[in-house]
Amino acid sequence: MTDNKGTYYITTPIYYPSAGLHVGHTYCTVMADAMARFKRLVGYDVRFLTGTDEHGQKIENLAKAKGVTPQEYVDEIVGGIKELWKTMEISYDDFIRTTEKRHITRVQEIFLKLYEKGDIYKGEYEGLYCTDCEAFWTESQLQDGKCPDCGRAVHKAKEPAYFFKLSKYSKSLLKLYEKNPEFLQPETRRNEMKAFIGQGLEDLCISRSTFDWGIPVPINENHVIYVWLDALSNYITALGYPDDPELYEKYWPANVHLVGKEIVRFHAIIWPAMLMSAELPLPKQVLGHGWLLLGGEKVSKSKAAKGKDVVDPVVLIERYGIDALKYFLLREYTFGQDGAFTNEVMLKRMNYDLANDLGNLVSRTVSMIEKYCGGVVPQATTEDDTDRNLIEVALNAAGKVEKEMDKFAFNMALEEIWTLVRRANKYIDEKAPWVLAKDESKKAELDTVMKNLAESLRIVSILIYPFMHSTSDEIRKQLGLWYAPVAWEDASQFHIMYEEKVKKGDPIFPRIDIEKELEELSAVAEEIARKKAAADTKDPVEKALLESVPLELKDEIVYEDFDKIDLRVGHILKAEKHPKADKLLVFQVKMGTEVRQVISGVAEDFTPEEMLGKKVIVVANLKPRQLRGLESHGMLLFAENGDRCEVVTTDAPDGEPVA
RNA sequence: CGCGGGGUAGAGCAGUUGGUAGCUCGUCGGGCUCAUAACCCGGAGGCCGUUGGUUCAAAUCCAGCCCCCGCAACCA
Repeated sequence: MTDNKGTYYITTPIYYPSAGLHVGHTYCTVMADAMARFKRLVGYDVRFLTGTDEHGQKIENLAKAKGVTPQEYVDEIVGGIKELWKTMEISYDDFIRTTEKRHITRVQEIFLKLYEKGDIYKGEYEGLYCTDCEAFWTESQLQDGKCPDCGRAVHKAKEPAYFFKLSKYSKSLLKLYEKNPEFLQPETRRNEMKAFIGQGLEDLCISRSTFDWGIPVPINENHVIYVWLDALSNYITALGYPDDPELYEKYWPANVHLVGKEIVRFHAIIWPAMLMSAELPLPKQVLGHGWLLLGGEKVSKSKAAKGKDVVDPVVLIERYGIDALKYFLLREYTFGQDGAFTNEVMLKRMNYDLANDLGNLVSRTVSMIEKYCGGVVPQATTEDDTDRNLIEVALNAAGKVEKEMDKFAFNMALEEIWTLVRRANKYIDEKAPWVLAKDESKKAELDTVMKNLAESLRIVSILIYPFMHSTSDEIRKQLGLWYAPVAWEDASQFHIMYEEKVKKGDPIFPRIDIEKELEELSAVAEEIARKKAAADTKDPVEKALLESVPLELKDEIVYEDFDKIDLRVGHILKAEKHPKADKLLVFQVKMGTEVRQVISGVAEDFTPEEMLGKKVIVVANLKPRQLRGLESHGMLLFAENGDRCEVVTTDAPDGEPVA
């Protein structure tokens, strides 16, 4: 770790655990994680907070539908979310749940603080109410004017509620944006907020009495605190405010609240207003990122033909690894803007940048050092313009990455790193080491080339560390640098390696067969969609159909094949054990006019007595066959039932054909 | 006239203190053989949505128009 540059407090939104998370959710957390890791690496004392927002009517209803308590319901989903963050190697320092005691008591204190300030008053909330769901909806939430949950009609209703005097802070907020344009980025969001405030802020309803799943209002047990006062407070309750202020005093105000563009409003208007009311410092910055557009959006026919996209991060991680997914999310999209997510665009990124450029560079470099230098990083004793150019690009990279990271331009930061990767690939071509290797007198130059490549990759391994630490470790392992901790300032030094033993490993990013992979992903997506539909439907037949998995069968036959088999109804006149076999029973079967001998291997499942008189179905035109000395003229049909057999039987008259 | 964003090469995007239009992929041609059929070089392909204005000079500034998208008080 480098010298301490101060504290850095970064947060993600707290997620609402009403369902599993998809790639879009992970996008935000991956960005926060990369920034947290970057800041740690360059020497900040970082605190990275994420969590879950677990109260509200919706959770209460979902839990009821599932027949569990709200707490049980959220416990399960939050468990899954934490598991996901573990899989994604999210390096959060704290995970706050709004149902935790530490949060609940502190939110109540904050409520009281605003109340004492005179910013909370009792009024009446009027909204569109669905009696069956016991829920208020906003105009925009309705579907065809009906309740989005049950589809029934809604009506205007009123209930007593507490309000926060948001309107009081309109001017202070506008002044905040004016004086500190960096408070809210990107600019387009700021303009949106200014305009929004310009339309006139209404006071914010902060309590409800129509449901119970929430934090009780401390001055009135009939009400629970409603959404934002509860949720937004997490950023300081997690730091112990107000009763255990050690962390709070160290890390507050937050450097960055990273949020999706749809909740910028709450973070840039309600949250600062709350803090102003409580007379607490404001966060330094709210950043609104864009969305990944999943499916739906204007899918062109060519894309549709390629099949559906998989958006379950766990599936993607299983197939490509967490580093590839993180790289893709951070490299492909411009912060603040929406971007289309498709499997094709993802796989291309992974192949072109990771497999072809970086992976191949590592591979060819390590191979050549093994081949030309006995696997030991040599010293550089020569230097020409080409060498100097490579070194310059390598040494400038760290500064450029820092500059882009300051702007949260993850895509540009990675682009800067790849400028070095591409430069190194080009360097190999320019230097053509395989030519140098053929000329004994060029040995010094060859060594220089290998050394410069090793150093360049060493620098790359440092630069990518915040984004892909496992890949960084693997590269360093192959370069023989396993012993050296990753230190950011080493990215600004060129000649520091000395006689490391390199070791070629498996490709760090295997090349993907995109066509084939798209087809497989498409199949996976359909499978997921079917399972989801099956879980959602209540019709048992439809559920069965959706869950139906094709049987593994023998080769298909045509009707004519089947028609060759003559099945007949018969009944057993006589049954006895085969004298020379333990497993065989010998039957005399009457089929209409004919009686014949049929032998079956069911002595372990039936006694002769059990079989006597049974109606059976006989494969009547089967070629006769000797079984332990006795001739069998046909076969009886049995069905397997686990280890046992069941007789296939019928009530139809003897001798009749079966088809 | 609710607010906001956007229209740049076949696709996806970058590009505002105005000055020869750039990147990735695709495409065409060439090079190399160390490497994961990867890597490197070159070519073709754009009246920068449209109309008008400011200017010596406009993708960039201003105005009008057309088209797409987001938001509108619990979707990251």
